[in-house]
Amino acid sequence: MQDLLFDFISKYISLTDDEKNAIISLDTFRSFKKGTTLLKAGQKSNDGFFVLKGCIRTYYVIGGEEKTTAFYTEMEALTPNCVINKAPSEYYISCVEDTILIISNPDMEAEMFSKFPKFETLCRILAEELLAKQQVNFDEFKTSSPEQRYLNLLQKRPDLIQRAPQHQLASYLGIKPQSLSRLRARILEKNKV
Amino acid sequence: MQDLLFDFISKYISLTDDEKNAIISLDTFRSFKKGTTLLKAGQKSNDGFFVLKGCIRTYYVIGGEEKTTAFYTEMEALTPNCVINKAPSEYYISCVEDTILIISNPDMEAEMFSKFPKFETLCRILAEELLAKQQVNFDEFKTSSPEQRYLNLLQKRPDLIQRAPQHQLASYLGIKPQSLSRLRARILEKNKV
DNA sequence: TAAAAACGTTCACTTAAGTTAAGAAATGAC
DNA sequence: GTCATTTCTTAACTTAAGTGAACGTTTTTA
Repeated sequence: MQDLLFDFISKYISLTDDEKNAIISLDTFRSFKKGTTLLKAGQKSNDGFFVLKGCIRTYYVIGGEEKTTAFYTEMEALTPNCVINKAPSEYYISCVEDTILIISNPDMEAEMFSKFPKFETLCRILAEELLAKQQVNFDEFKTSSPEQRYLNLLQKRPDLIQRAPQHQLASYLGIKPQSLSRLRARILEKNKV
Repeated sequence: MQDLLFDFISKYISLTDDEKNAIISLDTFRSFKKGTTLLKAGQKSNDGFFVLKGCIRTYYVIGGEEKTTAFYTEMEALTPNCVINKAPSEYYISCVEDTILIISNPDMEAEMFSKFPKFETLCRILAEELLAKQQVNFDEFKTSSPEQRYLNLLQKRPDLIQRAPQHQLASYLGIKPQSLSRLRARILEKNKV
């Protein structure tokens, strides 16, 4: 399990055995059952999440309805808004599948950064990279129709369509579950002819 | 002009006079006329932009049409995707108004980071904060209708509606210019009754 | 394992965005 | 200042998403 993490990190910086041991000794690998809620809207928390295995999602409850807006799978990190701005969370976080996470917090990070400045560089690079990726993602969302967004998802994250239920995917695509059903039927119809 | 920058930075970290001078001596303050193109799609560049005064936008050209997806105004930073992933840019960047920018590049940053590690901390914090903000932004976009998005923009960035032309705002809201016109007329009609 | 809840699909209807086109208004170039 | 271009608005029509409801299926859970 840890090897997955170190393979991932090695794409960005190289770690000494000392540094690897420092990470392991933090002892923050945790397992959760599918459906577990990691954070509720309105709560404050300092926990950041890094997905080693499985899938978690963020969702809002608006007018009594769940609106899933993001999924995080293997080697993806989520630092909840409430950790950054020290305000109550606007959204829920829960496990789509049985999931293994690394859970971090700012104090822990600060200690690691001062002991191994390299980690701060890693975090900076990861944050910058994510920011750029996410901007392009958002751009694609804005400039395409629901149907194009679905086809795009099918290309880019085909696993998600298997792993997450339709109604969660629908709000992730910015539409209603019924519209996703219809849209898929429409695509099948087109390909048939 | 520099005071604006230092006031902004002081919200995150405190700088010594030495550090402030180091920034000034980088001598990267640049002025541009409205309409100036800073980066073209397909080009490679290492320039990052920080807006001191004015407004810049990113836009794609899709099927011959400009699709504006983001605006950056005072104290906002844009590191183009192509700087991060060393690939040709997917979008254009140009000035919506006469604009004063700080232009950075990775080599310059690396030098500053090694001389003053504090700057890397600043950049990490800024990137993390932006990432969290942007996620919430995207979430709001996904969970609301074009009309709600327009009303939301009116609340959160009223200046943008004055500063940018309608057709750029339209694609920023994920709709066509005609739809934005209609939607605004609809809102006026509602408030009249 | 049986009942209840949640989920996915389909349908008919409503609403709003996309499209095409035309004309008025604003802006920029000369 | 005038002409040309771009921008904004309006309108009629098309297309697709939202809505409310029904129904079969799957998943929970008691």
